[in-house]
Amino acid sequence: MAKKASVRDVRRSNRALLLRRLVLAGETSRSDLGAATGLSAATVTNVVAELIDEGTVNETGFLNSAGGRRRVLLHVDPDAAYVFGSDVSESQVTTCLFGLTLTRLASRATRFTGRRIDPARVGEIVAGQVAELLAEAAVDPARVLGLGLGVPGVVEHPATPDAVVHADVIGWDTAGFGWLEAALGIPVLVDNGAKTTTQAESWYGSARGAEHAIVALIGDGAGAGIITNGRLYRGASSGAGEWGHTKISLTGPACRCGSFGCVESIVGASAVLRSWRGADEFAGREPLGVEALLDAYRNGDSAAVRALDEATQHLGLALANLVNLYNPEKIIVGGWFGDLIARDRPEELRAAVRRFSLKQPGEQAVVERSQLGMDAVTLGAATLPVDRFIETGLIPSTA
Amino acid sequence: MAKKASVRDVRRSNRALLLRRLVLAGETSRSDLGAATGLSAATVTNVVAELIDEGTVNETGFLNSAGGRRRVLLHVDPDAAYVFGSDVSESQVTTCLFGLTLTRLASRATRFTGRRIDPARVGEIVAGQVAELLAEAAVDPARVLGLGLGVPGVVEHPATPDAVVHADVIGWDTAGFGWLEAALGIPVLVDNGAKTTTQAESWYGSARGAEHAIVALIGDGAGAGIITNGRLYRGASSGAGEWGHTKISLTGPACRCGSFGCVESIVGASAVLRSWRGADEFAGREPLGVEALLDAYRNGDSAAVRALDEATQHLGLALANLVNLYNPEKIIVGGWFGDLIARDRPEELRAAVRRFSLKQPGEQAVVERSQLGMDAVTLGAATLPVDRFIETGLIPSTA
DNA sequence: CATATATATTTTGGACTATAAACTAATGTC
DNA sequence: GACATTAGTTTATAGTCCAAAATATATATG
Repeated sequence: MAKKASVRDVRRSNRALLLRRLVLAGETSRSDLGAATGLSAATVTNVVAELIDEGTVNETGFLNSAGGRRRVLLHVDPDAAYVFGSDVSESQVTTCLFGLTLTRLASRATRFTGRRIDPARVGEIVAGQVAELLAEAAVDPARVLGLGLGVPGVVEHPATPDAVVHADVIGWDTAGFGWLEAALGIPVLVDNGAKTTTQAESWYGSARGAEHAIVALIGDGAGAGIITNGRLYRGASSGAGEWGHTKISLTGPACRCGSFGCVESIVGASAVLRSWRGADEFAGREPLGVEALLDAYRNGDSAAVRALDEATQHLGLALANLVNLYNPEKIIVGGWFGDLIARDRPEELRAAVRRFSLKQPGEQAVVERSQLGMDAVTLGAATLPVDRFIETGLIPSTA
Repeated sequence: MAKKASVRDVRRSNRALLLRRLVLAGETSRSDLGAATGLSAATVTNVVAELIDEGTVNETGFLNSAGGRRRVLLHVDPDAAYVFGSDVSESQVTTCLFGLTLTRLASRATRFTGRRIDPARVGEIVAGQVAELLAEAAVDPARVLGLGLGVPGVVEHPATPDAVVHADVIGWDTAGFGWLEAALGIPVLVDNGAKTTTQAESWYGSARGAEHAIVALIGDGAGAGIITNGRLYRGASSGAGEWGHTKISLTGPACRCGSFGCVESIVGASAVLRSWRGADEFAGREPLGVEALLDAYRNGDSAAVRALDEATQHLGLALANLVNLYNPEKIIVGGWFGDLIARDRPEELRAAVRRFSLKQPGEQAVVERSQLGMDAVTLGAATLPVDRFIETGLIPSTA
């Protein structure tokens, strides 16, 4: 149901509209803001004055005029607030410190020795990294907006600090990070890593400006994020968009999620390698295996050609299901394995998507390569607290 | 992107909130409205006064009190406006006249002799039915909000009068109904039949009150509608939610859409009958065939048991994909064949959905039978103009 | 039956909003 | 230097919700 609205909501919404544009555009002027948002010049003046008073925005010079008063340059003060973004993967935890404009200021990575790391240990590592980065950058903790955490697995209610994380794949059942928030003294927002990457692509990557887009990430596994009406789609309790474990085969191979026929178990790198060699020859060193596969493919090895052709067709089919269900303007293909397919066989992939989707949505969907690299997870995670700041306007110290 | 907001939007949004509740609740009071929406008593008084002035709402008596001033009964005047809803199927066109409260006042149905009816002919039939119903009910055409049209196939931009309809299945390529709007002199809103049914289930059926729900309709074919944040999900250009033609098999049987492995071609009634008998024995009279199948099943016929078991599993898998992607609170299963499965084998279906979906979203999704019958298409179609009236507040004569 | 109590609704006054229109500021052109 | 042009600010106004006070109308109770 829609919620009741009041005049205050109007201001919050328009302030968010302007601040979002200020953050994303980097540098603008009041008249640009008015033209871009449709708000009257008076309102722009009013809201911008508020943002300048707060210290969020600065006037930093003038734009040359071609007849008429010069426009005053506005930009978000990168030191007005700071934010952390963490990428928790199966073998490594990376945390970066960003300014309010989401420029990366510093970074820390910690690799694991064994597998099956538990949530508490991850929390400790992140807390340590945050402390180190704070010291290194000499940042006032009171100016930190929060920490965004991109994790593998399904995350319920990422807006709440004590989000419940289900990640059977790496052995977490239901882990919460509320204690981490208490320990760090800053807000912690948790979300699925594919979703944070999607957020990054939506703010700064190939999905920029798209109202309806899909970001499909294929590595060893497969995940996706869905942008709907310009925003990340999360469903009833945020566990939406779990494309990697939708089924595209009634009989297919077993998946590590316990089921079978999942997209991940058919188009993921290890699955494709297995179908090429018929055995788990490259277990644990899939990137090497994929290099070998691509070499063989380029040399015309018939098994390699068949394996890659099939992988492309199956990926196209799995993406076509998303096209039929979400009718996106754009599909961004990424992840280390997905990126290779999108780079080396873009036309085959496009054709496969069109082939398996309905005519109308299929023709409307543009398939593109991801623009952001592996850093997208931390960047996207960092957008979570920034997004909340933009929407609610909570000043760090009062958050 | 979010749009700019102004104080007027606040009123429009709150007015819509109250009017929607008035339409759906049937009968309420000002204090109920305040409690339900969170709006202050003053605002409720204010907005309700406006609605009464307009003639949309009436005061119709009092509610007995148990100490304190009596509540004044409010309800939407069913004769304040009228609306038509049409169901265009492959063999029949049905149009009903409704009051503003969506009570069915009169109805007309026209069957086709041959197959492949063209859009122009459908428009003519609908126009004739509308004229007859107007005369029969002696309704002032100026008080008609519009006509909602539920059609098979993909509909682009159903909000615009000249929506483009793609319905390969019944031989329409791109048909528009803008001319019908001109001919009738009332707004025409077109949408896919599964989507209008979903809207009906959301307003008056099993999905009532659910913020995130899926309505899956399985007859001879299969279609679905998706409710997200309390509203029907339509994607970039409305062609979203085409579940019936998502693929769940890499090799599966050919589908009438030209592809293969589609949900529709695996769990649709004719597909199941074919898998039971191994041939198209019941083509054109599938309902009879399904009766025979159910009889055989109850008598323990092993082929029938296997066919129905498989159909239930496959339907569960196809629904599980939606569960993973949309994380709904509820799944409503309907359509004449889907309803039989949901009626006769509810537990098997629930188990199959859980089995093929991820743990967290799978446990949250409740599987239920549809409550509305075949009339849901016309009812849902009629909600389209009513919904627009609620949101925009356009009076019929000025629309 | 007078009074107290309870609930529903309306009236009043205040706090906020956006915006149109008038106004000020600063630049380039002729 | 007069004028046109563009940017931004100030002012006046209309519209919004809401808290609080006022009013209306019930039941309960001695």
